[in-house]
Amino acid sequence: MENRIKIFNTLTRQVETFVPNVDGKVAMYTCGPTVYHFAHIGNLRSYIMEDVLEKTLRYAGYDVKRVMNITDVGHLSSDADTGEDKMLKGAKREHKTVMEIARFYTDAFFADCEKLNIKRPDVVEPATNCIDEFIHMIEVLIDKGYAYVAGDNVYFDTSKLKDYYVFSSQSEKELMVGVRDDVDEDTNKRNKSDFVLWFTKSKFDNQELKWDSPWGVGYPGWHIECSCISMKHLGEYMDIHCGGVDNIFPHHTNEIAQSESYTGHKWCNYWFHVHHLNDKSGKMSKSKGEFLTVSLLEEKGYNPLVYRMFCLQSHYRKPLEFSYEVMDNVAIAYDKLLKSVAKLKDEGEVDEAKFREYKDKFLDAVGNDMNTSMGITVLYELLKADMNDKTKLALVKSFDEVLSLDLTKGVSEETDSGVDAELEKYILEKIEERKAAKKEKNFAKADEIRNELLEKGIVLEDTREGVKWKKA
RNA sequence: GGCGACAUAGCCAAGUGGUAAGGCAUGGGUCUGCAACACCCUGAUCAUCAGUUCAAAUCUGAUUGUCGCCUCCA
Repeated sequence: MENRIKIFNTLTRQVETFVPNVDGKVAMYTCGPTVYHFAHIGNLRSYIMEDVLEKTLRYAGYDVKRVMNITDVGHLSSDADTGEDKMLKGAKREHKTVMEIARFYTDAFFADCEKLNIKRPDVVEPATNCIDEFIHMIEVLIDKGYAYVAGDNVYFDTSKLKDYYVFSSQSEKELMVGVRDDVDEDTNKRNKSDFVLWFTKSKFDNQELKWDSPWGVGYPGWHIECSCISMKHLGEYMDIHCGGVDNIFPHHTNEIAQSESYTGHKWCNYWFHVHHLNDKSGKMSKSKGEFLTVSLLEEKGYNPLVYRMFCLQSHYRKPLEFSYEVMDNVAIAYDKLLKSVAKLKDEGEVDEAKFREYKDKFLDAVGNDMNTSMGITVLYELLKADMNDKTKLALVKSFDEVLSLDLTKGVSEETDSGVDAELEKYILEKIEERKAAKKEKNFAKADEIRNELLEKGIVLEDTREGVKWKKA
């Protein structure tokens, strides 16, 4: 098939035409969440943009298989956390195990994704399901001479590679060890950039999850899981690997080191990295500033899809600054968008030529390194364009396969406004009463009725189609 | 200290060599008893400096600013 999708490849640092290993098929992998806490909306930005990438590929006609890991092993029982982890503490108080915590936050993660219309990947695999695979890969790496045992841990020897720093022109000499306060230098390592494949000596004494291994009871290093899980489901050749920019080094760098040493050949051709969501003070994090979750946005009255649109209006390779001011902007824009879609009449015949023309236009926008902002512009153009409603509606539905903003849902939900039948009956009576008053030009009474309803939290609007009401 | 990204109107943002899309807000108007809705009109020479070119927001160099990564944070 024709390859017309372009994406920025971190490996080459340029926008390239995407060509999969197998024509028409895409093997795609996403670094999933570490499930020790709720995801904040910055985490979710990555998943939204990766979702758009997946859907764009499908929209272009590719058969996509997407795999995601769930990191449910690692630092779960660390007490070094900053004390912000109230849910974990709460769970501990309730005598929950780490696995229960993992399950809870895995579910919470996918619940958030659902609210944001993020499709669940075809395969979701928790790390703790694949311990045997990890051990096997580590054994092979030791056999091949890429790994060594020191101080009861297994390390990957980065000096065995010609080009360890595949993503940048960094050098080991310039690497600073322990830039972060909470990281100590590990004296077992032969090279500064070596990393752990298997721990038996943890700095977290109370590590709850442990497995038997040829090197003693312990647990896997962080990077091994993505290599193994992706190969388990996608084989030794992959097309696209996604994640947040902070994963570039060391996580993805190490994944490549292990995977390619293990297989002996090139592993993944395209690396897709989403930039961070910032707040005024910089990178959003769980321990700093307001802990912004999807639920919090909902509490503040925002439809989660407004946040999705907020992300789509920007570009994934640009840092994006979150603010309620912009959210308010987008909320209004989203509302107007839904309204103008709702006005479209589902009548007539779809104009196939126009349909194809705009579908192409949209794909060219979104397929050009995920220019989602341009995609939304095509949507606006479409709504203003000279064509019948049926065609417009068909196109809006089509675009929404990628945008996933529930653009056509708003139409039918108009009637369900969340008030009980009794109140609704009362409102309808009042509207009739007001109508009569207006007919008699008794505007004082009409306004009085409107104010009365307003006090009950009901807003009246006189539209061209008649009186409409909604909850304030 | 090293590596990297980004810098366009009040805000979000497109643009990858030929004289600045779109959205929200603002202001003006049409409509309607008023309000709201809807619709129409309304705005920037692109961080700074220098260079390449007939021509630069778009290429090159320097400067400034913001942000990120440098071992488990998307």
